[in-house]
Amino acid sequence: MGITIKDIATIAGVSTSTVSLVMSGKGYVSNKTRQKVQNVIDEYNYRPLLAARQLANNRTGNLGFIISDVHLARSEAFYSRVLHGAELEARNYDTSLILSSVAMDLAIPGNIPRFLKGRDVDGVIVAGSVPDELIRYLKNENIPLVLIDYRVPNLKIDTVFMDNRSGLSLVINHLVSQKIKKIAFIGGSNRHPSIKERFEGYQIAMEHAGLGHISRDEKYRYFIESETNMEVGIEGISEVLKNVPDIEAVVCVNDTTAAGCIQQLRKLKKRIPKDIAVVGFDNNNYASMTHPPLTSVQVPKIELGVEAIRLLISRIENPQQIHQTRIIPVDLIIRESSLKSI
Amino acid sequence: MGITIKDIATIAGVSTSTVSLVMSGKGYVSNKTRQKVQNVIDEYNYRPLLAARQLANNRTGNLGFIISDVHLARSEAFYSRVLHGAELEARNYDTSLILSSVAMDLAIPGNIPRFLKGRDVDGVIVAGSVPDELIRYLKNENIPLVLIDYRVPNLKIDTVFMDNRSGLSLVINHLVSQKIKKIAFIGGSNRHPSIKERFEGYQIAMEHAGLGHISRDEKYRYFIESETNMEVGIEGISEVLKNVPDIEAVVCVNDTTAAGCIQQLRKLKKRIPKDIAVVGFDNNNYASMTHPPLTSVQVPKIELGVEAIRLLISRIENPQQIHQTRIIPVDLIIRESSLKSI
DNA sequence: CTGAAAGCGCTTACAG
DNA sequence: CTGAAAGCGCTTACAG
Repeated sequence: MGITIKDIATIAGVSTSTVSLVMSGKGYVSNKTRQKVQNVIDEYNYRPLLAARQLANNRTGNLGFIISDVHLARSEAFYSRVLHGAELEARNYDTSLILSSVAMDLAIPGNIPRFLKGRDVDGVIVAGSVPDELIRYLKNENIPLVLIDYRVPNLKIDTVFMDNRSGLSLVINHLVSQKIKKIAFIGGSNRHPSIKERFEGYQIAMEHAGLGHISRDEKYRYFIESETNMEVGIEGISEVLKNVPDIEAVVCVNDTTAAGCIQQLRKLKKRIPKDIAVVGFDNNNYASMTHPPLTSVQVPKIELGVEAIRLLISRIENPQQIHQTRIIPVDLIIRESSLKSI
Repeated sequence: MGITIKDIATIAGVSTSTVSLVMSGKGYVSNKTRQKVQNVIDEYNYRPLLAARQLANNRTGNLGFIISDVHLARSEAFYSRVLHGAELEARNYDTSLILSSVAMDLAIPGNIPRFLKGRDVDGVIVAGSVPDELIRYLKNENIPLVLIDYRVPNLKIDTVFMDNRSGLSLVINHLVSQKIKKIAFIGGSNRHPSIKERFEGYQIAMEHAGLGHISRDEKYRYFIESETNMEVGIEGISEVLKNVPDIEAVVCVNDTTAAGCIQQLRKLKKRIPKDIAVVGFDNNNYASMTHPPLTSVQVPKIELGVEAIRLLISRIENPQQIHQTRIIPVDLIIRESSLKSI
């Protein structure tokens, strides 16, 4: 079942070694022989069986893509775009992407993805937060590894991030340029590095604009230790309004939080942006569907995936290279929710 | 590098055959030997190399998941949830999911996914529409195949669908029960079977409710030959209003179209649902974020993926079984956009 | 109940 | 420049 290298060799009247050399382009094969063999390959549309090649090469040509099931189940299409980018780029390296979602409470090593148990991948990408224990396991097992939008303290691992700090700088500058000064920040769990960086970006930009230093326990800041969701936005804006009734703008750690915030502000009959401007982060699919449409920081999600694959491939090819962090630039997409002039 | 079955055999003082038999649970092995071997396996945490097993078994344990890049890039998280369901269920069969997106204009067989060229999967799931030529290719190559939410005329293939007709029946009944009678339908390309079925469901339900037969060119019906997107909703509702100014409700072929519809109605200062009720289909992530929140038919996306894997596995295990279509039931989620009583 | 041996379809030193 | 042979790490008739 299925044509093999042996068949091709027989038909072309050469040995399997020669066929193999022709396919790989390695070694010396006379032009004449090469042509002859190539013709047979083309005629029969022969493709080597990956399983056999994998065994002989001690290389699978597969890359694992691990994501927590919470992230994959999330309403935003954020990580599915990152995945898409990874898949597109994996193809450019003649590589396949094997997907596995993991539970946040998975047993290690009992419940690790099948492709790890069976050593069926050459490297692994982890998108977003997963149990730190899993990352430590991967690191220990010496599996080439790239993290996207996540980090484990004290562990040197190749990582791809979006430029969170610059994103917040763009946001604050945009607001300040409209003479807005009282700017709140609504955030989520500080455990996640991007959320932390976004708050830091906010702090830095506020200071830079001469609006003083906003500490973590400042009343302008609402911060909750949970997954970011609409509720965080709803509670956050309520809390902030209680403390600072004349707040002029609120920056949310991401679009989901901002959507909750907008919903709550509408309920409170606040006008957006006239009374309060709202800004999100991620520029997710529904940013343009909120009412009013949401100003947000555009994160190039495809690029995050693409860059992660590139970094992973280079790590596989050069295991000794120094660990690096690649930062993907972001843009501010200005929509109605933050344009006071409207 | 990596512990092999030979190592285990040597350590346990048996042959590799015996180790293999213990692992697979096939054949007879004395309890004593089995224990002895199992202990060594556990102690060394030995896992067989998948590539070797694949070669020996002529079975890869991989399943391919193919989706068009347009679908994967789409704003809704629809197919990424289907994918998630497939991944979860694949695991239950000790199987890995290899993902590949394909362009709608891909060259066949030149540009087919790597896992097809290398015969690296035991079967394939195709989610949503892809080039019909690709499906014919898969069928010709005799690769076990399951389609989700798609169909090719005159081709017998296992398929998983959501219950589109019942969905529309739920919608129409819900509207009719509120004494709404003038109900328009806004749709997309008839090429897609689900869209076709939804319109048919609408026709049937309208007739059933005594509201007459609505033909394809009826003024109540706006139908456009393109991908469904917000523009279809925007243009659709404008067109319908031109023809039937006193329209009471509009049923959209999916939530994206409905979102466009809502946006346009707001622009026209129509009150939703007071002047016009709006209903979508899919119950996508942003259905609850539109203003007002959108009534929609909930499609169990995870289940679509789960059921597709089950069907595929049973096809792989029993290649001769009759081709079947499995229909996943749907629910109506009633929100503000269609509740006249509010 | 267990082991020796062949085979799965490739690749790659090695000889010539 | 090309071929014979060994090897990758498994599984599975087959013998005993």
